Amino acid sequence: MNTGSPGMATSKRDHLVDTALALFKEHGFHATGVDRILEASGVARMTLYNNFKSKDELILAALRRQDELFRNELMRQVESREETPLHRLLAIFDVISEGASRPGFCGCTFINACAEYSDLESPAHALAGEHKRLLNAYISELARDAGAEDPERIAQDLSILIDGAMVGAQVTGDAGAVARAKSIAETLLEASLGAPR
Amino acid sequence: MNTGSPGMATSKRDHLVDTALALFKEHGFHATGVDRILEASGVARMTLYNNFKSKDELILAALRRQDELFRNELMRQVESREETPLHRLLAIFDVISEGASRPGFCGCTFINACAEYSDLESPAHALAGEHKRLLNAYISELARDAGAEDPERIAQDLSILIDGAMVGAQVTGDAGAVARAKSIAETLLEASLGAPR
DNA sequence: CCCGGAATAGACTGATCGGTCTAGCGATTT
DNA sequence: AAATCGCTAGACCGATCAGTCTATTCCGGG
Repeated sequence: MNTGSPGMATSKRDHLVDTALALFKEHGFHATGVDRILEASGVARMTLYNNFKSKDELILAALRRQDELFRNELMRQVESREETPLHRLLAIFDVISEGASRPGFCGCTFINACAEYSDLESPAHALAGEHKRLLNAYISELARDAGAEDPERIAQDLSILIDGAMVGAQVTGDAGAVARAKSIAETLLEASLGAPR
Repeated sequence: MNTGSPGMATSKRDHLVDTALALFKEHGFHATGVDRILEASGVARMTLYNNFKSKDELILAALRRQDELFRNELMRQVESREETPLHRLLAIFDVISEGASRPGFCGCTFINACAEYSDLESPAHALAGEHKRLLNAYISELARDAGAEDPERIAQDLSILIDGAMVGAQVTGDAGAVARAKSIAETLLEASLGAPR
């Protein structure tokens, strides 16, 4: 029986999602076979198919987990580091830079998902769009709190910088692009809000 | 016998690369089977394996073709549209915007390749790095001709914007991000070189 | 203590994967 | 006319794919 707290999924299910997410990140979605996930998780085949209708459903669950993990951790870090909305906008790049510097960084999981599922209607691609939209909303909120005239425009601009930074770090294996992106963001915010401090 | 002009590869080989490239762009590398390429190209199985040692080699050939096509077309368009280096830097975004607006646009093929081949040592990933490096060199050259103090920094900044723009267009299916990226580029170039025109 | 649900190992399916091999066709060259 | 070449169709290989089924074991609650 499920002994977890109310609303908490079975431990086996969580473990499956975590393992699958790690493998999907490193090797991609098509290249990661069900057998590999089972071997890495040490879970029986039927346990997977009792918890998920198909591999595709497991992929979606893994993407939802990644969205939750990434956004939660980003907001937590950003808010613990800086107090003012303006500095928090810039702190986003510091958090991402540290993530991109960690060994095993494989770029943005959602960008990678769109690479493998190009169809805009594909559930995986749609989920990636939703993730970017939610991240954009967070940035927009910070920009609004910072007194920006057009927080939506700021959010879109910073989103472009973030995506470009993650791709730059992924392709070169060096997080230097994230630092450059932050510098550009400083220029943009300065132009919109006046010099920070 | 090969009746083409000197240095020209067999027509069948070219056709194979073109077909494979189109399929890789749309469906990805792992998801595109050899059978699909053969069916789409109407070429016999052994013709593929007489021209390429393996599917991996065909993938590399397709990526090399894409690098050649993309950079050649970009430079051709940019140079036919604008005369001054500064305006040419900005024209890059117009050309990319048009590409991203075309139906069937699936993002940057090299970013997508890095998504499927995360290992930095992987030939496909390395080729993507080389492509970005060559594009960066072109931008740097334009920036130098435009009289930039630090053309390398400009090139890296514009590269981040380009990558971010392509990802934005890919995820949302809307080329609006490319226009925003151009606007950011204008701001950056203005700050480095003074107002254009 | 015993029952029921969850998890297990592992055989099994049909399809597809990348890649090899063979036999023959058609045109070109000598 | 014979030999050579690129190309063809299609059988075939072992491996792997996602997914199903069965039979067994484990464990917590009544």
